[in-house]
Amino acid sequence: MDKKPTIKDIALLAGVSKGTVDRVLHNRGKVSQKAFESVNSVLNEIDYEPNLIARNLKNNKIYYIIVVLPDPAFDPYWVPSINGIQEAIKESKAFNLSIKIHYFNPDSTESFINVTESVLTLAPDGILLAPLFYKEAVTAMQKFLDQGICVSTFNNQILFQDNINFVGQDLQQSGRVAAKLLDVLQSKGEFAIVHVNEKYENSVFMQEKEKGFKNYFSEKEFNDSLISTIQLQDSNIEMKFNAFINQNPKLNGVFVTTSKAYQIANIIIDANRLDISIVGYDLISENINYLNQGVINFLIHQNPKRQAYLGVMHLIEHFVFGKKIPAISLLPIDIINTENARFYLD
Amino acid sequence: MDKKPTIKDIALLAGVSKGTVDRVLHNRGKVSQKAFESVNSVLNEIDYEPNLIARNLKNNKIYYIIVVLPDPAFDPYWVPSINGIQEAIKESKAFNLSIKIHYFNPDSTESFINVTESVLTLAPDGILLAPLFYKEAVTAMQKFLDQGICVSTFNNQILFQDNINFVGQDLQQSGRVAAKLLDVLQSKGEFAIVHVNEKYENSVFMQEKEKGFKNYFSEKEFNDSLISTIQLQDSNIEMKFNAFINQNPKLNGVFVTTSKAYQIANIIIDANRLDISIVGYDLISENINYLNQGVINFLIHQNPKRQAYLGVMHLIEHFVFGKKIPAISLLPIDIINTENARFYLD
DNA sequence: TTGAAAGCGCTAACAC
DNA sequence: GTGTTAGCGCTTTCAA
Repeated sequence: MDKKPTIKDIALLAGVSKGTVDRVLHNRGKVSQKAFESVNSVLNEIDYEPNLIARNLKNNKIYYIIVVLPDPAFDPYWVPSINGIQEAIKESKAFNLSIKIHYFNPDSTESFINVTESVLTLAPDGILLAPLFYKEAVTAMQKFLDQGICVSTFNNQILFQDNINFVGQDLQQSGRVAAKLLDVLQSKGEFAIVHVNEKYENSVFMQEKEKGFKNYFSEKEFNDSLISTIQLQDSNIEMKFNAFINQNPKLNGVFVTTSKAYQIANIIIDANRLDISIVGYDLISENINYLNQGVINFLIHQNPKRQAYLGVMHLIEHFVFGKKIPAISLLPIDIINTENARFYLD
Repeated sequence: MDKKPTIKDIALLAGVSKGTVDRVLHNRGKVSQKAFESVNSVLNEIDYEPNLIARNLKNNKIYYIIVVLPDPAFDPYWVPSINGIQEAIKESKAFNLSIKIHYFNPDSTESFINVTESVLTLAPDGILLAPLFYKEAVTAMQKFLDQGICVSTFNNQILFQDNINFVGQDLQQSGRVAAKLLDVLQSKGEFAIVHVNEKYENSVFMQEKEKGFKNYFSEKEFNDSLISTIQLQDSNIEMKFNAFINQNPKLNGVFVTTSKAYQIANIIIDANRLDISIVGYDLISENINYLNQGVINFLIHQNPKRQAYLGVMHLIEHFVFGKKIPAISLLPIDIINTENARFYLD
């Protein structure tokens, strides 16, 4: 036989009807011992794979999926995420799906709460969430789960319950990647970890990166690096960081844990301290500019597009094909320099 | 309306039958002016997307796809490619597809010719080919095309005809990536480009990498690097490269254009010249070992798994859904160090 | 407990 | 030219 076996074939071989085969396959019961055995013996002989597509044909339920993420107007980092979602939508337009995006203001926990609350009232089948604020996200997710809504997360992991899926990066490891890069750039290092705009008080992800960065050096043989940590806000960034580099004339490496490496680059240029290497995050255009100018040495790509794409895709495949969503999908930590950047750009 | 419109809906709205709608949608002719206009006006009102899956349900033709690539027994580089193909097979088992892999010996053009000839006699619907040998690949591809077989290529690009699709990397650019990496590792550089086992006389891909590498430095401001090129064979590698580093005491960077960086690393360790940085290709275990030991500084990942995966997937989607195969899919040039390697491993 | 039949969206064969 | 019909693989309903 050249074609894949179908329930029709099985029914024929087992001497029962398609309906009975279906009942056996799905353990729906109401099958006589004899029929059950006869079907099973056929199933053991051949290797049957149900045609997921035909199964879905019948299913004319519309699945509602809502994606909740920061408004890119506040932070361009999220633009690729939206493209990823749109790509997923395009690829699965053959199915009966309604996928909508809801934005919140990444600077406001209130906005996050409002948006999640209003999404809750829409009672979708599934939600993909960028859980920026730890406490608020836990509260929201609990409510979603109580309503029987399937929740997936991306961007940053919330350790909360086993049944929450996550797509993103290992943040601690990405701190180690940054450390290794600065380590090869500056054999003898005096480094600073810079957190810019850590206004999300609940967030832990910058701390994770910091931890990985420090671990790398503390585990290193013959380690003689000096590492300091500095917190900056939009309002004081120039003044405070300028003061810092003046006080640390031997500083030769900076690890910026957010997308704001370009702001640091700016200050370093003005201070004429181009001897300082910078490793930062994210391929936003300001960063790419300074990367090309050689002020930023490496960027780490968090692949927000693929994160969002995979996040929705998992939900879609779960609803449409009944696939299990992987508990955790860790994306690679991409290292970017001037020469390979363009391949990662949207 | 909450559901996507179907031809049935269109037929209803246009006051014709499903058959007529189908004829209009596919320009099959035999439609009266009136019916044509009526259907088209409906189509303009709503946005109809055919359900590709339902379309395919009907199609019970089996598509035969053959993948032709080097036997991994000769070169472990190809192991991930095979996994990529297997993954594609697994994901599309719902369709009537027969996908088989045929191996050739990457050290023998004869073997390549034999395998492509025998594949030709099997008259598959599509072929995915790793065209290692330029001349022989052109000959084979011409024959495939003459027989109406759909040909896609991966790994290395053969500039031959417009209708040949390619999945892989921009090799010249990957040479530039390597150059940039050595450039930051050694501010003042005396570099060697090492081609190991360039026995594929027809192959151009090592030359491409070399070109990119050299271009990077020649375009660089204040360039004072010295670059030499050296060709090695398995038989003479140790002797010849040892002699080379002895003659070049100031050599401080090596770019290995194949997977054989570990062999160079070996020699460099024995010669006690750990001051020399190495950038090479591919995440095979020997290379990863030396990467972790700090002898190899960076590896460039060519993502053979994804190359093969996408190559077959394009063919599958072409046959099953009638999608157009993108002429060229350039994968990112991944930079690998000790800290991010594990995310790229199979 | 079981088989028969209808139907998901689309295509193709066949009458009229 | 055009409508009808059967059928792809599977699920679900209904009658037996």
